[in-house]
Amino acid sequence: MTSQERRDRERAQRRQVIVSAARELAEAEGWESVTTRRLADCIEYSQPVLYSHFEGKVAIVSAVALDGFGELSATLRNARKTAGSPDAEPRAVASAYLEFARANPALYEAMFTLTVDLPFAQSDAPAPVHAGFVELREALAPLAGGRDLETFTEVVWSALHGLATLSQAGRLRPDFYDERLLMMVDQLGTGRA
Amino acid sequence: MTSQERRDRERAQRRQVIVSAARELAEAEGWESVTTRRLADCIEYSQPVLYSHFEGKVAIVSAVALDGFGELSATLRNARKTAGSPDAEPRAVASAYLEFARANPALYEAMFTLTVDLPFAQSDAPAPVHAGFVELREALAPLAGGRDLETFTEVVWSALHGLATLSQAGRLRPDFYDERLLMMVDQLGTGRA
DNA sequence: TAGTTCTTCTAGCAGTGCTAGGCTCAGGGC
DNA sequence: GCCCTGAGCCTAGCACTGCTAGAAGAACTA
Repeated sequence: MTSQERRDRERAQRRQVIVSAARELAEAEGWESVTTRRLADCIEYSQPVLYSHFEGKVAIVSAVALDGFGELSATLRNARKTAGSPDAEPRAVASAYLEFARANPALYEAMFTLTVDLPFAQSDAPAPVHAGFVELREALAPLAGGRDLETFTEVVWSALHGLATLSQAGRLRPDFYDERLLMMVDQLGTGRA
Repeated sequence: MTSQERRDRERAQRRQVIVSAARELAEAEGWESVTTRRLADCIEYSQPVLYSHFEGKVAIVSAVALDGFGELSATLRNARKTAGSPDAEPRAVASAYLEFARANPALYEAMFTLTVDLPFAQSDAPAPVHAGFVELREALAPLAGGRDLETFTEVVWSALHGLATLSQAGRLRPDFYDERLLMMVDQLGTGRA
């Protein structure tokens, strides 16, 4: 083991420490509390160290978001695999999606609301970003009927995203969370050509 | 006309000038360009004048958002009234909603994404905020069937909001805007008990 | 040991939202 | 006419933000 390898490993570790600290701080106190000075305090280094790992603050948020996409796709995949029957998959995946957003509001915000420099076009999207979409599409395939599956997935994803964000922002009646999920999933089942 | 009345009128006018300037600047260059200094330049007064009209920057954004809710409900109402038949109303209103978001991205952002200090609970929401929801509900009533209309409206609104925001963020295929709208409206028509 | 390179910190920049204090001037009482 | 009062406004500055230049230190190489 050369000393270069050791340093590379330590650098990689510290990079992850920064990302974790940013995420924890955001989840605990909101993204407005995630400043470069606070972050530097958390990792017990000075501010400029952050800039030797990331191009800027946006890049740090993007790294958190990328982690989030990885976790989301794993969550959806797990929900789909343990659903039991194919008919149960859409409900399970939709529920898992909303639960993920509810359990990790700051993470979800980094992924979808904050300015982030991740590419999202089909061609150049990072693997984890696309993987979540694929999971959703697989789960929805049985319901698509004659409709275009890609478009169908985009529409359902939009509906889930809308429910997640409006719910988080307190603009939907809090007590009717389950009713909305149920109604949405029911609605999906009725359209299959 | 007393001089007090004149001053009150001038104050009210200037308040509106501030709100309009904020909106125009945001629509032209994005909300990140709307700083108190830029805004003060636009209205040709010094910064502190802003604070004699508004409690802070958030209050200015909130005023823009409130205007937006008024315009959105008027837009939806107009779409509903000119739809022709009741069956055509859902499509017309959904289309008008998405078109509003597309035509006024910064305004829509102020209404739904930025931090804003407007109350949204049923009881204390300002009239224009609730009015838009009511318009949507009226248009959707024929499609609700046996389902709870309030919940149904929340779900459809969420779907529209998700389409608007994900589309704006460039996370949906740009060329399939109309297909998604059409598919969503079709989907709504199939569920009426 | 001497020299080089790589890492880290201190200090400071320009910009942010917001505010304290003083200046200017219109309006009213003598 | 004068002076006083008070409202309206601006200059200057606070504490914060993201970010960076340049010095100081540590670690590795020869």
